[in-house]
Amino acid sequence: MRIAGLEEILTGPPEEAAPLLLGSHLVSAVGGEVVRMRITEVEAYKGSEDPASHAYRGLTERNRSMFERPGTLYVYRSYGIHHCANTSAGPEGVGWGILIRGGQIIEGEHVARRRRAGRSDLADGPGKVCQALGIVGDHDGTYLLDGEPPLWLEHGERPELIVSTPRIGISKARELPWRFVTAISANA
DNA sequence: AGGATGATGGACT
DNA sequence: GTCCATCATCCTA
Repeated sequence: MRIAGLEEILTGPPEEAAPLLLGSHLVSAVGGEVVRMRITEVEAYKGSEDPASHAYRGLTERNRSMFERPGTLYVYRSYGIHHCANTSAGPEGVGWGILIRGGQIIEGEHVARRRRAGRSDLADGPGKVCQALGIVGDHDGTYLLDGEPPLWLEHGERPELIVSTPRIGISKARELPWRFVTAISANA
């Protein structure tokens, strides 16, 4: 059976695309240092239909990247301190996106660890993901499906077990089970 | 192991 | 002025 490509997956609605993104690799070559992360935790945000989405009230300068072609990176500053990364989803012109909340570093761990100030929790949170991969505001708008630096997505092995839960850290639309998680292989 | 809190920038009422 | 799609640290047990 044929495995759908990332572009095909990301063109769909985010609550369907998000779980299919689990197991894929987000690769960074920021600063010439390669860090590869297997995505293990994501959340769907569905634009004008979703009060918790940054795109709920339509296109703005900040959320522009979510309206661009699927696979465009949307980076925003969170609480004035951290950065968080999404990939846009759905057809161009629609403000849907998928927040990359967590992953497992499978290449370039020493680089990630240095960026994380020597800590061992490298990428178990959206702000930590950006720190580990060196993602900053300048990367907003990067197209992730061309396999080119500084950042790109690659197909990975689809996980066997996926759990969905309510989204984390939001105050609106808490009932929607649009957070999707899969286990990371046992290690500390 | 879990709850509270400060840091800090930008979007929005 | 208020509200965050967060993280690290500092408590209380």
